[in-house]
Amino acid sequence: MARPIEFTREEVLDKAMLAFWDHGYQGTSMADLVEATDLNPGSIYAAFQSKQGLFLAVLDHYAEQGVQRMRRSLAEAKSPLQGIRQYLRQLADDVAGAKGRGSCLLINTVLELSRHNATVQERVNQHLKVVEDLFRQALKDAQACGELSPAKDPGELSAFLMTNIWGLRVLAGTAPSVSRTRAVVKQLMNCLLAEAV
Amino acid sequence: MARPIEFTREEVLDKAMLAFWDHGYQGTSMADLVEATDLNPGSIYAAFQSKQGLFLAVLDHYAEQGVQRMRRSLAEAKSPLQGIRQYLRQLADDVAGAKGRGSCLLINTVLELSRHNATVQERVNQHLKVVEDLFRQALKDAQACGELSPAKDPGELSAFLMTNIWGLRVLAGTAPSVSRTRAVVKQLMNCLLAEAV
DNA sequence: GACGATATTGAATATTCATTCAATAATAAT
DNA sequence: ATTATTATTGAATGAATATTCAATATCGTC
Repeated sequence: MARPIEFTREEVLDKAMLAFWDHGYQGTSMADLVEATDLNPGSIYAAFQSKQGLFLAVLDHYAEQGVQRMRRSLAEAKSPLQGIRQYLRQLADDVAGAKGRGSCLLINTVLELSRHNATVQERVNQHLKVVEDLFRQALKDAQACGELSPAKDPGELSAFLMTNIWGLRVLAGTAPSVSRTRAVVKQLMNCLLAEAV
Repeated sequence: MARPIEFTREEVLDKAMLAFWDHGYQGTSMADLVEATDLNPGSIYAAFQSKQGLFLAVLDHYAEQGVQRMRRSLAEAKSPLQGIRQYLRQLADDVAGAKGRGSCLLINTVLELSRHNATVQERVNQHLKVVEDLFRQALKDAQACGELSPAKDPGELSAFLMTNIWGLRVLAGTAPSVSRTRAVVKQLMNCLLAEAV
């Protein structure tokens, strides 16, 4: 009955994601997006309403991918704490290996425009909360199977983990060494296991 | 012999700093800077060559202020570790109290444009290194006076501290509670004191 | 008070920006 | 074939962008 859409939403989101990831929201012009996606302005506006609309869709797409990777890491590991360690190790290597993409789109977004754009802020916080909840659940599981001291507070520890992940992502922007990122993870895991003082 | 300059460099840098801090490099237009500084475009260009030139001067100004505050915290405290604790406490409250300014200009800059601007990246890294060196020295002092276990590695711990500070700054962008930021600091200080596992 | 030297002014410049829209194209149903 | 419906095209729009520059102002010195 009507002309069919010629692109797949997923592919377009992937391409736009890389553009936004590299140059930020404000640093990515509509012309950049046109080039990255191989769509014309009109098509982009028809599909996503606006530059911000596309960006929000990209944020969702990005977060979805990240959460899937995380669930996989946690599921594959032999124990909850091993899962967290494995996830952090992978993150540490990503951050250090960073051919300019060790940073995180969500975090870039928090610092670039969360403060002045409630819509974006809410969306980002929502995605970050999912990750934190996964950590907290893993920590509770770790306590349940005796891997983590019951004296520890899973809520505090998951907040601490999030803080460190964000810090590592910032670190990525300073082009760090593997030894440095690994050292951070080592200290962090040590915290999870150490006795409280 | 010539017409004297009518503004004080420091005041202009302060005003421009707030503008860049709030809206980022790309988000701050020359028109914004003209309004913020009460200078005309010509005067800004005469004094700072370009928008980037002004930004670099602002980065130096910002870093200088931050380092001074940090030195003061460390000097006023009764012991090196107390100094670090006090600095972190203050940071935690800043971050939580954040009327939109709990973030850090240097970190915002790392994520916004460090990757694509070598000049800016080098400058920022240079400033961040000063802070890290102050931490490392304080940790060494702590070891010297028996406050910190000699088994600990000051280099690794200072890197860990930096990561957490960056994470806290990101946290500021999500409008966090004091209890949350305090919890992070608590965990972090615990790490410094805990026995290695 | 004229002059050399530098600062300030603010309109002008040429880009670049996000967005729109009329024209055209592709499909399914009639 | 014709039609109804929606997608694509890509030039056009007006606003915002960083930067420049000729005109003007202000100082110390002669």
